[in-house]
Amino acid sequence: MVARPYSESLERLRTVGLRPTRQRLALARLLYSQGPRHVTAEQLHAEALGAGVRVSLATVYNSLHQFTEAGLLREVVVDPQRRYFDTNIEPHHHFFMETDGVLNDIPGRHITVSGLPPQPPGTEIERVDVVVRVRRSR
Amino acid sequence: MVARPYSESLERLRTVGLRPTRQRLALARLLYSQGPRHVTAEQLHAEALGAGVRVSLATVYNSLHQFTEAGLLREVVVDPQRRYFDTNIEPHHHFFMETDGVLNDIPGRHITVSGLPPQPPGTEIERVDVVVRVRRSR
DNA sequence: GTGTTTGCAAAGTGTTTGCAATTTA
DNA sequence: TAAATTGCAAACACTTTGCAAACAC
Repeated sequence: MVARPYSESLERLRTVGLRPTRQRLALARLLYSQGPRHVTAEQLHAEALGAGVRVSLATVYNSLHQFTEAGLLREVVVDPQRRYFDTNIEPHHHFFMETDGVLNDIPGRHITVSGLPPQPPGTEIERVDVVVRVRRSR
Repeated sequence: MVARPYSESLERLRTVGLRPTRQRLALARLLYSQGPRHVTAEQLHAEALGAGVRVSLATVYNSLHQFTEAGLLREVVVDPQRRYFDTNIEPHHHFFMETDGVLNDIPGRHITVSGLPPQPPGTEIERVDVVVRVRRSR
């Protein structure tokens, strides 16, 4: 059974009510047809150009935000300079390799965070992010 | 027994081998004479000016980095746009109020993260950051 | 056709840098 | 007085925006 990335992307966009434009389709295909990924706007833009997809950086930014708002992506905050987007929207956590900026998923059910004190009064917990920062040894 | 913020700051800078200049002393005093704090460069700069300390934003940035490198501060990554610095250098975690950008400490010993898989091969764990993102309810 | 989306270039935000003038030891 | 530090303004990296042209329904 072979994946059908094109129609899957189409489906995905339709489901969340985003018009399946040429650019959004191409970006969705790049994002979702090769397993879980973490990308920055620049990376995805370069990748799109490399794949012969004509799309502007501004549109990549717009699309990443629209996808995120629609629940197709999740933003991961690990670097104060760059915005990372994650195609894995299940609850999970990350290894972050500071040296080369690469993210690795840690499946959500592997990790338990216990002993959390009550959140500040008048607030509700939106989510708990665990980031394990690692460096190349030696 | 009253704190002596001036000489304490002097001590602190001397200990880590940073010349106690007027600007660094003033910034250290602002940072350390009122309990644990989380600041951005802009915030600290505004605060310094408000307190009548003449210091440039560039020097605030430089000092924050020098303090961090010297182990007097720790950077907290919670926002892809801003760099936060934390005067609490003990192992601990954070509540982050996304709406107003305010950080709250969670003492380190309260929290346990269990079930971490082995880190990626060839890397060593530098630290584990837990960020609990909260929003004002209602 | 009508409203949405795109792409460009310009503007914006937060941070860093180069270098002459100043300050510290 | 020699070396470190400061402050300014310019440069920077990344992201967002305004708006006319192109596109989807």
